Amino acid sequence: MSKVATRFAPSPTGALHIGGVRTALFNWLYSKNQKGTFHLRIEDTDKERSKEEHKIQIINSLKWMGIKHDGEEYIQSKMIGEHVKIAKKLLANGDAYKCYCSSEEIEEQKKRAKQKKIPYVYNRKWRNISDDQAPKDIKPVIRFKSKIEGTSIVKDLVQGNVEIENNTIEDFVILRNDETPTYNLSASVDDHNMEMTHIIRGDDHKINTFKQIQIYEALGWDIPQFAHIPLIHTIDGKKLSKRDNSSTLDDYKKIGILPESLRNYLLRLGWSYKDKEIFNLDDSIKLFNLEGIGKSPSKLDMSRILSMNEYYIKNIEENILYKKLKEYCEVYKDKIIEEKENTIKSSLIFLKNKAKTLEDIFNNSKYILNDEVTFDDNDKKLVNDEAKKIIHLFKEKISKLEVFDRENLEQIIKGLIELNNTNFKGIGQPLRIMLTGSKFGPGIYDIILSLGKKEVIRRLGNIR
RNA sequence: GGUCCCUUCGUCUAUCGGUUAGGACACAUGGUUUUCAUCCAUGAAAGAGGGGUUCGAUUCCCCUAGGGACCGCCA
Repeated sequence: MSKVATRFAPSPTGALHIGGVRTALFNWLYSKNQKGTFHLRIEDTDKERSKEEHKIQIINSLKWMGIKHDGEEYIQSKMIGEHVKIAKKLLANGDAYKCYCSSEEIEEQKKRAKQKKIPYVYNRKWRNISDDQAPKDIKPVIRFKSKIEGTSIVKDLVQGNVEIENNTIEDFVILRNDETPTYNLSASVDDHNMEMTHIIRGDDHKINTFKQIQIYEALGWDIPQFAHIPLIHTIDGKKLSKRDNSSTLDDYKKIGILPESLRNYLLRLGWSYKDKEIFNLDDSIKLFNLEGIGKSPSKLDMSRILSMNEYYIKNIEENILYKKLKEYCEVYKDKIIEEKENTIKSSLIFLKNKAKTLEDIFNNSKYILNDEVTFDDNDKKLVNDEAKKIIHLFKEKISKLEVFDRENLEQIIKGLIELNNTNFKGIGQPLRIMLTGSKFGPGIYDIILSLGKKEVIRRLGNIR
């Protein structure tokens, strides 16, 4: 048995969405699990719609997810010559034929079929007409001579045996009248040339498999194994499309989702291993298999992505988390200035505990990042005269502090609570508002300590 | 319309003929707490429907219903 080789073959006609990313992930994981190789093929033969920007987006998306392909990117458009050659060979061998129907004629047939509500299948008109009867003014397409009788079975590694009546597969076009190959031909030839052993792809390609296998058979090639994974649906059960919100990786990146959480989430979407939920990279590679893939489509659930992200934010090493936060802020928010770096870094331990995303951490850090506190009018009202008096006392007490630590602060606050016959909220809330401009936020001691004595006194100076 | 596929808590799923149908997210309640959270505990929540096969079906088979994919000289 030859070494496992898988591939991901997107077409750069649009941004790669999360469903495609999952397909890539499954292919990559499977190949790594089997100690094989994983390849990237860019199917850019649709010149009209293929865009360089999409290709870049696809490559960057995979890179961000940590999905690395072995070898060079395989650019399909460079191989068109090969595809044409094979089409000609199929023609010469009698496995394909020239069809002289005009596109108008085909359109007409389709329209009629639709009106009569009968299924349209190309009528194989030119399958048995010899070439010398061909009209001179029409450039032919080449169609594959598809099986007419009997049934075909694909042993799908996910779907099981899939059986179909051969006559429902039409004589599909393999070479257009402009001499360019079509998808099923190109994909088959490339997969063969790239020596793919396993084709793991979306369910939407299932019917194509029957066409592609016939090409393999006609050429006497080894047929790879197929695994068709169910598609991802939106939360309301519809097919995920490029127009959907939150469908490209960038949609997740910009709210501060970590690639490892998305990877873990995507892995568990339509695949499972016992009751295990958290899979680090090593686990993923070690445990991934095709048997664990379910047969039914699954829905995208944002709250699960968020919760997975929360887990990774809390469990990832802080240095790494800081690095990620820094990069994130630089791209999507404001750059963290150098003099704030250490404060943020050392505050991460409590900042991250209130966060589901990097964006949350950024928001929680705002009181450190911005020296000027901005107040909400309603919040400001909470700092009444009584509170001002206490804050003033607090300020005086801490200015005299020699050791500015939690223990001493606790003593001071405890004392003030007693002295003023109030509770913790009576002093904690106005303090928090004065220092951060918000009623919510990290613990008050964390805020005070992270800001430092000088800055706390400065901010409390705003009191009037 | 034709072909193919799918169907367990709201969601992702476990179960490979015998379970009080398990876990996770979300949700609810309670506790801890210094606000918001975290954390901990508890709770509610599922085999689409109908037939078979079997001593016994969520599990195997059939039908119905619902959902999805494909039906391009796109990929």
